[in-house]
Amino acid sequence: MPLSKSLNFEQPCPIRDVLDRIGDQWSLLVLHSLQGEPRRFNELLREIGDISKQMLSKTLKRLEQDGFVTRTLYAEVPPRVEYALTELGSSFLVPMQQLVDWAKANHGGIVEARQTYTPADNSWQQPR
Amino acid sequence: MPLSKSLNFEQPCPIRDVLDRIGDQWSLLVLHSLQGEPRRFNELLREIGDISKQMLSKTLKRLEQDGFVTRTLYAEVPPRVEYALTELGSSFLVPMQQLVDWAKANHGGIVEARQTYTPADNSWQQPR
DNA sequence: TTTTGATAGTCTATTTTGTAGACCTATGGC
DNA sequence: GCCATAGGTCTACAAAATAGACTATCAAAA
Repeated sequence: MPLSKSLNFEQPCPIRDVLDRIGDQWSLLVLHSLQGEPRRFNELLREIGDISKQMLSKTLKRLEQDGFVTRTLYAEVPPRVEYALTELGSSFLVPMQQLVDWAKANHGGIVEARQTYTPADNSWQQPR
Repeated sequence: MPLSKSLNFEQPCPIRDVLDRIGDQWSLLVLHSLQGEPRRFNELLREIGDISKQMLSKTLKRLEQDGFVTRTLYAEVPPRVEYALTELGSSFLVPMQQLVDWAKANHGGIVEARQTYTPADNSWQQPR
C-alpha cells in the first residue's frame, strides 16, 4: 500500500504508483462497470455484486481523486449521484481491455494449471 | 476475494477470475520483477522492497498454482530456489506491458488530478 | 397519520489479512 | 563451537475489509 516504503526520496515510481492504485481488488472491476454509460452508486453495487458499500465508496473516491471518474450529485430527493469515466479513465480502458481479452483467451489454461498443480515438496524445511 | 459470492452457478467469469488473481497488490509487481531472467526468492524480496516474506511466498505459490511461474528447487546447501515465468506467464506480460506504458504516459495526469482534487460536499448527509 | 421505501453514504463491531520478527533445516568457514 | 546463508514457516500484533445498523429527506402507500 505505501507507494514505496523502501529508500525512495524522489517522485514515486510511475509503474508502482499506478499498479498500487489499480491493483486493489476492486478498482479494475469498478472501471470495467463504468464502461459505456455513467452509473449510480447502487447500480454499481448491484452490478459488481460482492463489493461492500464501504469499499465501493472508498474505491470511487480514490478513482475520483486520481482523475479516473467524475462524481455528479443531483440535488434531488432522494439524492442521485452519477459516476462517469473521465477522458483519462476512458483511455485507461484501452490497455485494460487488452488484459481482459488476454483473460478470456487464457482462462482455460489457468484452470487447467490449477487442476494439475501438486504442492511442492519442502521436506528440507520441515523436520519429520 | 470470492470469485463470485452473488448468484453464480456456472463457471466463474473469466474476467473476474483473472482480475481477482492479479488484482491483489503484489502479483503484478512480482510478475514484473520476473521479466527477463529467473529470480531467487531473496532476490525478489530485495527487488520489490516492501513486500513481506509471507506475502511473497503466498503470491508465488498462487502464481505457480495458476501456471504463471515455475519453481525449481536445487538440492544444495543452503538451498537455492529459482522462480521463472512459464509461457503463460510470459504471454501475460504483453498486455501488462501496455498497462505499464499507459502508466508511464499518464502518471503526470494522475498526479495533477490528485493535486487539484477537492473533496465532495456531502452536506445533505451530515446534519450539522 | 403513521409506516414504508428509496438514495447515498457513514459508523461500528467483528472477521479477515498482512506485517515484523523469531525460528527451523543443513552445511561451510572461522 | 558459533555465526552466516537460503528459503521458508509460525506466531503475535496491527491494519484493513465486511456486514449490518444508522443518518437525512421527501413521496407514496396503508
